[in-house]
Amino acid sequence: MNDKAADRSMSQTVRAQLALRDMVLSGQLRAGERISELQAVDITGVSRTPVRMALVRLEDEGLLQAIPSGGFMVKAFSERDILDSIELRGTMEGLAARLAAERGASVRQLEPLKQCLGDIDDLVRQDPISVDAFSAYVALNARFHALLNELCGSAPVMRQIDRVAALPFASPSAFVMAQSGLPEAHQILLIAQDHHRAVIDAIENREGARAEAVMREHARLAVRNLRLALRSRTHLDLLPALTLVTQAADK
Amino acid sequence: MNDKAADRSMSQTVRAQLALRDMVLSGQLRAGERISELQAVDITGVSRTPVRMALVRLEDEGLLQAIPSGGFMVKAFSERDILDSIELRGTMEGLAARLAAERGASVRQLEPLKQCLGDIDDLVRQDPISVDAFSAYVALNARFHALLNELCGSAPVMRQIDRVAALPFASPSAFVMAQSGLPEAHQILLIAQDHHRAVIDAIENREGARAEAVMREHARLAVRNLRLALRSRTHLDLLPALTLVTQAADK
DNA sequence: TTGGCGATTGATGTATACATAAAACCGGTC
DNA sequence: GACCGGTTTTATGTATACATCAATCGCCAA
Repeated sequence: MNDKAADRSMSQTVRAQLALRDMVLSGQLRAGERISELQAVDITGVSRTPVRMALVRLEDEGLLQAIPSGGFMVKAFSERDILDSIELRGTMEGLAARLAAERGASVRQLEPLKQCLGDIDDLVRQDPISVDAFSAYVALNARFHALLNELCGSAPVMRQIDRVAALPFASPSAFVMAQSGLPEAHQILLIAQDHHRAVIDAIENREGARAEAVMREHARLAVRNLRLALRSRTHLDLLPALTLVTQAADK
Repeated sequence: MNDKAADRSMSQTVRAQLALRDMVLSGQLRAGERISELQAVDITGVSRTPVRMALVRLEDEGLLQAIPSGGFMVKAFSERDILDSIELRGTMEGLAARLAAERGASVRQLEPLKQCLGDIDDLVRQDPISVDAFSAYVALNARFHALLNELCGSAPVMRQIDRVAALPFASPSAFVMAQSGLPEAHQILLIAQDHHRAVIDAIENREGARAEAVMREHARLAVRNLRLALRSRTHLDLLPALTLVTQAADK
């Protein structure tokens, strides 16, 4: 897709990683399918060494699964795997928020977070929210979560959060776009933003348990988004990595 | 150390990984120190390709840190990083336990866990606990935690738990051996075992919140173990990866 | 002495040839 | 027709040569 400027400046490894990831997420490589290195070479146009590196990285991300005898296959996810991954993210973001609250956050640290909060407010205030506004929300939401996670000041915690959120359906705003056309969409965004406000309030007041609970419930909005999008069956193409979901999870 | 049988059957990549990991954990490679691929080739005796693979894997484990311009260095941990990693494990084991409780565990699933519980009981019952018994406890404890985590039935959750527990000081029984000689040791083991009993009871009765809370507190015993071992300064050599801990965490 | 700039060194990134092991295939036999 | 053994194929594992980029060192000038 975006091969123009990218192909020139990036390393072969990254290029291969992006190309393969795209093919996995778009379903061109199906769940359970084996990806041989040679095949990946054909796809990406780079040699085996960076291809191999890219495959290892993608296994790390959670998109591929190592085959015991060697090589990789596209990982298959059950519907519950997705829900569990969301719950996992909520749990870890909850931990980060609790730590931030317990340890205290300075005004200086909270300032950019409140700024971001205000920016999102401006977005969700408009009554019919445009598609562009949904896109902008996704970006601002990602920023808000990143800033929030930083607040705990713990590198190990942040690292783990990043690792679960690397899964395409576990990221903070994974299913926002998919339900953007639905009537419930605006209301859900308002609720999500209220969670944002609540967690900052909790952190300011050093209410660890509350901060944690808010973030857990916040993540569960993603579950609601997913269910809505699946039921209405509109914009199913906007759902990330749907092709990776199999009926029977064959691990 | 165990180069005899190992060197023959394993792949070069695994061999390099083990050798480098040993050198990091034993402090022969110090925190913050860069490990060049050529240097690693000299150390391990294998060529650059498997060395490179091993370095990537070790970064994954969390022992190494990628340098933006390329290459790797030994990661430095602050004391709080260690405490946070333990809290992280507790939080995720808590999640697993809660899910197990909420979803219910069959008698068939609980049976091996209770068997393991009984085995540990037999160990901690003896009054002066021998050093061998401490070693046996470490093994049984690892098994108990593994079985417990399986109970949630969620591959993503189990995967993440394994990833945090891969850190040498975040594993379930990281600091058990280090405090084995102290007078408080026996008592702590009894408490830990009571946690084990409590979490199974909670899961059987579908008490999700209780199961979660127990596992969180259970992990904090590791913090106590660590503090005890540090204060008494006996068996400091049994503390894993102490050389990776720096006064000022320079990330 | 210090600051900047160019050459040299040494690092990683990449491609590819070779070694080896797994898997597929095919023929024969029971 | 199904199973078993050997052969062929195809996969990954490994080593190494080459390309490229960053960093360092040393020299020169201000």
